[in-house]
Amino acid sequence: MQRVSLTDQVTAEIREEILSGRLPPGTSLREVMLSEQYDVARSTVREAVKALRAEGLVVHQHHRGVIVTLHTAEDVEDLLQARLLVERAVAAAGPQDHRAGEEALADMASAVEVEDWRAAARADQAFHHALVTSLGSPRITAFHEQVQAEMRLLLVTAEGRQPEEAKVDEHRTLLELARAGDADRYLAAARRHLQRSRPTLLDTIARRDA
Amino acid sequence: MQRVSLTDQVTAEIREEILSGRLPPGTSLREVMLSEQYDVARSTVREAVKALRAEGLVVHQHHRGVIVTLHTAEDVEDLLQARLLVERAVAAAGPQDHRAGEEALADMASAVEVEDWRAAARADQAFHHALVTSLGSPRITAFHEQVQAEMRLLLVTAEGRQPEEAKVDEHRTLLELARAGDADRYLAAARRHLQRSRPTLLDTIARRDA
DNA sequence: CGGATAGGATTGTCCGACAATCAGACACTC
DNA sequence: GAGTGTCTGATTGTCGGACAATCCTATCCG
Repeated sequence: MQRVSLTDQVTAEIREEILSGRLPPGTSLREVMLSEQYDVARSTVREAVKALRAEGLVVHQHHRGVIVTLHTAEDVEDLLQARLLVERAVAAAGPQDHRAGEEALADMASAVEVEDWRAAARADQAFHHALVTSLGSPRITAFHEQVQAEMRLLLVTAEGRQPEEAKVDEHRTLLELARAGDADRYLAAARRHLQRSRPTLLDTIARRDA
Repeated sequence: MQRVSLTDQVTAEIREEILSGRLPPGTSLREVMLSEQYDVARSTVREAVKALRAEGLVVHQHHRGVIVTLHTAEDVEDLLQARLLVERAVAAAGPQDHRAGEEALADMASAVEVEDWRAAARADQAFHHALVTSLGSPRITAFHEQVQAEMRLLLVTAEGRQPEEAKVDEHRTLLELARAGDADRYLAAARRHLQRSRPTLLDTIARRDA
């Protein structure tokens, strides 16, 4: 009862490898290597990798293969702008039912409690994902997921030190403003939220280049 | 000095076939047929088609192949919402240099003059593309392009009758408001602009389903 | 030391093969 | 006649191998 194609499975596995940090940015993905590792044909790997290319997780150069994307400072600015774009829509959406957001927030709080930063980061993304999903637009959701994935890839190198505690409060504020449908203040808070994450993102790049 | 891969060329050709209407929505793209038509191997076609899947121009079903996407009324709503999302960003961007937008507007006017509706539609898209590009965000631009492509696919079936004349004025208004950096009024005008295109989009779907 | 060059590694594309799966035709039952 | 099961042909999914094009690296030569 295998409902998904092998290619899609391999795509998911490689994506997971990348986003978990086992294949850090800059790693070159050689086709034969992957095909042996997952025990599939090279053509299957090629198709799988092509999907990741569309997601921005790997970059491709003719006759040189693909490497896990090495994001630049410009990419960070672009990603932040894209995130802001989506937040603007969330702000404009008016009051909504944000139960999923609440749950994510609770998860985040308890993860911080036990200092599980990885789980906290996951809850962080789940939180924003929930707010965006409540817009009910598949395409916007997909776009946001893609941006989130790229950011996750960026942060995966800088594991460990995370002042995630402060973020819990920020998120609670966001949630309350969203629930109240206070567009202006929500947007302002979201903007601050993004601004605050910028140094961390830029820092990981600087650190990596050294 | 062939700088682009065969696969990418084929991708572009098929995309063009779809967006020009020669492969209308619902057409099933069989791999052998395409590989003979373009005189390439089946594997090359597969990779090419996979890229179009990521763009939303074709949908894929396991063991049933791909067909040119048949958009639904929900898709229309989603696309409009996505467009609005981008327009919000354009509105918030403040005054910009919109030379490319002006050119597109001029092209559009002269196309309407000689009643070349196809060229007018192209200029229409070029106009919006110019405004979005001025944001300087590659990811937002790419997102917008994708949405535009899907809309173009939607409209390609309903060729001919186009009250594009009225749109020239609308676009001129948009351009002036954008140049002035009048966020609120720009957004309102853009919203009206999108609302006005909705019936046409929905109509093509209704007409096609009959 | 710098530049040409040769070798090996990797990708891009092609081909042919076969199992898995699907759509439609057909026969069968009630 | 409606519904159901089965068969068959067509198409996709995956495989493995093949070869040219291209890139990278290290060696050699001036």
